[in-house]
Amino acid sequence: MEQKSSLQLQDFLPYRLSVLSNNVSSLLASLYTEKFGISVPEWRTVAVLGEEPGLTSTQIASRVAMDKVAVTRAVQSLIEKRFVRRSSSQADGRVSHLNLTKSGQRVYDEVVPMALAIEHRVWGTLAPAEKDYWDEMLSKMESRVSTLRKELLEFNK
Amino acid sequence: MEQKSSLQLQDFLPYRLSVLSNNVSSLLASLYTEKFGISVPEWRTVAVLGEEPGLTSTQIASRVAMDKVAVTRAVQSLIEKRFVRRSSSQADGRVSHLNLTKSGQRVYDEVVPMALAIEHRVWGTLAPAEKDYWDEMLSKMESRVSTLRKELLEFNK
DNA sequence: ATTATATAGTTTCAAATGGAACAAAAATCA
DNA sequence: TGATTTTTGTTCCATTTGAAACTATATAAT
Repeated sequence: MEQKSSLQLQDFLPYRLSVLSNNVSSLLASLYTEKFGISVPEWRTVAVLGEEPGLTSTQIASRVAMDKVAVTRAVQSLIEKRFVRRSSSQADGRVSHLNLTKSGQRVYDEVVPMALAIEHRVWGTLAPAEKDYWDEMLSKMESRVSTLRKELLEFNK
Repeated sequence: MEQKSSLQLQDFLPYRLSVLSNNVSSLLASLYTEKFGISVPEWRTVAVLGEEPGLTSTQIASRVAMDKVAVTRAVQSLIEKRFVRRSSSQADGRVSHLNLTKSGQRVYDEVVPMALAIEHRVWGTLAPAEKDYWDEMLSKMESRVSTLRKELLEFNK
């Protein structure tokens, strides 16, 4: 099991991943920032609410890997832009449920196909079997990374 | 060629990529921020200078996918921390060449093996053939994304 | 019931980031 | 040579981000 001892950033997987991911993200972002003037966290919020209407801020945060401050801000801004509506829960006074407005729904309906089209252009070249394979590898890595994070946390206390 | 019409963020490749990449990056960052108090752009600068001493700011920027402002700031801060030394070029008065100091070199020498170890723990699970496959896909995607960006730029002017 | 603890969400302040304008030196060109 | 344009790198300003403190409500414990 040979281990390299120098680090060519261009070949270093975390670095390549980061560059690729940033490029993909900014490509996607250009779709919705230009047309609807929303940011990445705002788009993510719209995307989750499009799938699961009525979520609370905390639920959004957990589904979307954003912290609660980011969600607060995204939601506030989406409400100002009239893409999201909030209705306070009568069951729990701390909480409010969030929903897309008509125009918010329109954002969702227009952006989703474009986003999927980009996904398709980037990954669609893969044959279905390859695609499954890729998915599996990605999952593997996700879980390894989260294991590593836990180990490191454990180690540092 | 079926096309989905809804968007489960959790299955959406750009999103998964972004989460994975952020997790990997923050895992790596925890290595060097704690020990040496440097940021991600600072680490990247150290990494490139470790491989190619004497680069100028612009050269660093081009190798590392950072803009020149980010490089300026990273370099300034690294100089304050005595990890980098600048020597102005006598050939070109605008330019200065950057090098790691002794302690900068120490940062490099200590972080590289840890970074490679993490890379290895995350990707090392893949059999060599899988690894090659992954590399190839990654390259494919990189080039697809950059093609798409160009198209979009072209289209928008 | 009263106190303590936990959870949801917001605000505040400091640091990081991005873009435009800028100064200085170099290269181009008339 | 002198004028114009490019290139390099920095500074300035506005926006974004992150962490911690804080408010309000709910839950648990005694």
